[in-house]
Formats: sequence, structure tokens, C-alpha cells
Amino acid sequence: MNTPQMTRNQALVFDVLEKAEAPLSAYTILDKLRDQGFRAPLQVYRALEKLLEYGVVHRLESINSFVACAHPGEDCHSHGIVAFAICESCGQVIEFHDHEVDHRLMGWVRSQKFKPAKTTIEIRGTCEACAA
Amino acid sequence: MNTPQMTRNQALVFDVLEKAEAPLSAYTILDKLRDQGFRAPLQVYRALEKLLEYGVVHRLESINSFVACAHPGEDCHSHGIVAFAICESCGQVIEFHDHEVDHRLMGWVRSQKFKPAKTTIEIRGTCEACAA
DNA sequence: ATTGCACACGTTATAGCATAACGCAATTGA
DNA sequence: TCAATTGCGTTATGCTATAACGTGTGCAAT
Ligand SMILES: [Zn+2]
Ligand SMILES: [Zn+2]
Ligand SMILES: [Zn+2]
Ligand SMILES: [Zn+2]
Repeated sequence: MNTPQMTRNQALVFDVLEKAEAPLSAYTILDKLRDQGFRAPLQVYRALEKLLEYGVVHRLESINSFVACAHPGEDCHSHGIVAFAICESCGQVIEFHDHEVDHRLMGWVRSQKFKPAKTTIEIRGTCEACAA
Repeated sequence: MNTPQMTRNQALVFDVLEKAEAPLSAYTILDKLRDQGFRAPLQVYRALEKLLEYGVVHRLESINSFVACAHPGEDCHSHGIVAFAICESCGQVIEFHDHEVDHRLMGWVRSQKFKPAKTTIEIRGTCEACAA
């Protein structure tokens, strides 16, 4: 998916996510954008829906939150499955790809004749800095 | 984690999950147990919390639902990471393990000095039967 | 036996996440 | 011009999850 011109709302939401140091929930984004005129959750969810479509934002299913893609311009989807390590202490998210993991999962999927639509890999734990 | 004797509520919730053909949300479980005296979400959530602890139930993060473990008695945790394929059409869930995937993810984690607590692998898509 | 503790339970209230449904305005393309 | 599409704003609603309080029961330590 290539990225069309963002609308104002999409740009505002994306900007908030890009500047954030941790994943944000839709309602947290809403709060950060009240000064810019945001009033209702749908304004955020509609923007997020498009940003996810464009591939510039990822949804972290295990924590109901969103992050800006860490690989701008690379089109994450073309690398196969995206995986995330999420520090539950500081919120830091590391986004990575592993072809071998993709290969194994896609092999399994093929063997089962299962048609994958969206695959989630999320490792929650503690990052090196927080492990103290 | 070995499984202590279940309480009445835990047994009721587990039973509903075991008989279900698809993952169930906590509120769906609640509805199915109204006749048995369940009145409030907490009755379900508290039971689920224990069942997850015992390892006899899994939570599917990407769809906010729960399933009975497909490998009773085997203690899923001892096999490493559990992965799920979820059919978005019929709800069928296939639970599987792949040592090579575990190995790759744990290798990455080690290289980053990240301390994993809980890892989620969920493939949403369409099962063979539904692919028609 | 009494006390203290741990644990499950029931209930009410509240917090947090997400979408349905309506109508309006701007854009685009026949 | 007309119709179709898309984004937007608003209100209302639904779904998911937990906080906080109090009750009862079983079981040890004293
Ligand atoms: Zn990405
Ligand atoms: Zn950290
Ligand atoms: Zn299992
Ligand atoms: Zn199916």
C-alpha cells in the first residue's frame, strides 16, 4: 500500500504517534489532540483506520494500543510478518522481522491450507534498560 | 503450573469453554451461565484468571476471547510458545507449537537482552473448510 | 476455642475500548 | 449539473475489564 496524501486528522494522529515514546491508546491520542479540536473517539479511530491501511501505523493487539511504524518508507508488509517486543515497564517497542519465523509459520499455514489474513507476533516483557 | 481442584465457578466457566466450538468472550460466557446463577462479569473474569493461571485456558489477545487448551494434560507452557490459527469465518481455533519459531524468537530476545514474560502468536484468516 | 489469615464469592459502580447511525460539506468525474 | 465518494462532526450506544466493598468459609497458630 503506498501512502496517499494524509488528511489533516490523519496527519495530526500520525504526528502524535511518531513523537510518542510508547504505544498510545486511541483515547490517549484523543486527549492529546483536544487542543487541535478533537472531540470524539471516532475522529481518532477513523484516522487510525486509514493509517493502518497505509501501513504507517501498527496496532498492538495485546495492549490495545498503536505505534508509528519504525521502518518508514520500507513498507513493512513487503518484509513479511512484523513482530514486536514491548517493554511493560517503560513502554518501549522494538519492531523487527525474522524471515525464518515467517517461513515456518507460512509453512505451517500452507500445510493446513489455512489462508492467513493478519498475523500478530507480540512479545511482552522487560527491555534491557528496565531489567535492572 | 499443576491444576488444583477447580471451584464451582471455575468448573462452570471451563465447561462452557470446553464445549464451545469457537472462542468465547467473557460476556458471552456470562450469558451462557445466567441459568447457573451468574450475574456479573467479575464472576467470569475471576474464574478465567485462575484458569489461565492453571494453563487450561488460553486468551486470544487479537479477538478478546478465550478458548480451552487443546492439549489437556500436556502443560502447554512446557512446549514453549503456543501459537493459534483463528478462522474468522467459522471461529475454529487450531493451537500449535513450533520449536523452530520458539528458537528464533528466543534467540532474538537473548540477543537484545529482552526478558520475555508472555508471547502472543495469532494468525487470523480462513480455515480450509471455509475457504470454499 | 479463639484469633487471624487466605481465599473464593457476590454486588455495585466505574473505567477503558470501539462502533453504529445520522447528517453535512468538499471533491471528483460523468 | 448530477451522482458517487470520501472525510468529517456529533450523539448515542455497545463491548471489554477492573476497582472497591463486604460476606462467608476453611484452616492454621496460639
Ligand atoms: Zn512497521
Ligand atoms: Zn523498558
Ligand atoms: Zn494449550
Ligand atoms: Zn473456518
